[in-house]
Amino acid sequence: MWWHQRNLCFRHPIEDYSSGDLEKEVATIAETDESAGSEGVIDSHKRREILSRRPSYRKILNELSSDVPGVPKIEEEKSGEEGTLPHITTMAVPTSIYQTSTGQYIAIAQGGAIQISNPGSDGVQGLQALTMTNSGAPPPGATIVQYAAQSADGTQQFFVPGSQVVVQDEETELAPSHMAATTGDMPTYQIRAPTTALPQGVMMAASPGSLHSPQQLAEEATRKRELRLMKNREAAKECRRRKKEYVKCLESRVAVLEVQNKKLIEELETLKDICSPKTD
DNA sequence: CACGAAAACCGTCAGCGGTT
DNA sequence: AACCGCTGACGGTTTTCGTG
Repeated sequence: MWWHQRNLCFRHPIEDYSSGDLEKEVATIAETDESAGSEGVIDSHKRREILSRRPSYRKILNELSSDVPGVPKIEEEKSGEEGTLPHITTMAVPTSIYQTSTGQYIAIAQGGAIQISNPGSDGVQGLQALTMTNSGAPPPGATIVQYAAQSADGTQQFFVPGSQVVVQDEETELAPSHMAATTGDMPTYQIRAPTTALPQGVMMAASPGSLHSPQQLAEEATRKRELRLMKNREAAKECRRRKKEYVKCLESRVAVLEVQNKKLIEELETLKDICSPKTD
């Protein structure tokens, strides 16, 4: 049922409301209803073919957005692996570039300088300061990485070279993310050599060396799986976000159509009165 | 306030279509 | 064929809300 409606919506983008072309819109709606009614005629194979072509929410919403002014479009994702990192153009040649779970890019220059850039922001504004300390409390071999989390949830995951992992400190990890955001507490991360079991969401960067032993192969398989799960996790989040946006868009359209329907009914009644005056 | 139901959210898996 | 992204389905967890 859901896909049925979705496909209808996709195949029959309703015209621009701002044009005020009500006749066109009503015709479109009528056409939609008609096609819905004739669906029973389609043989099962064809129907399955149609229903299986599931346009993404981004496509659907962009269709709607192009018709309805004021509805923001979902930007087309640039293929992240295209190699050109946005907003990192004038820095020293980095030795490593990593991407966080929230899409930010972290570049570690040869001098140890670290830059974070947001793909969604413009130019230098996307860069965030990041401080590193190696002295004091941290356990041997650990590097404290602190930065001001920009995202609301404040959770970040890093890729770090040299078979190291980034682990969020327990204090900030356990505290509710919104508290950290509102109190200004900076989440603290440690770069460590991986222990036996990786915490959820923490990935180990693959060293580009060759993998020989069964243990290494198993680790590689595990790493690939973790990477796939992480990507799918993010994809699921994004998919749900689009779906919610899509549903909101539909709801707003329902509200608009109800108002217009009401106006049309009133207009029809007025015309009826004009065309058939009382004979009394 | 305690409790249970409902709603919302999340991670994972499976399957599909598109791309290389 | 392998890989990848998208999304429905499922089950678990968390949050919200109504009731006693």
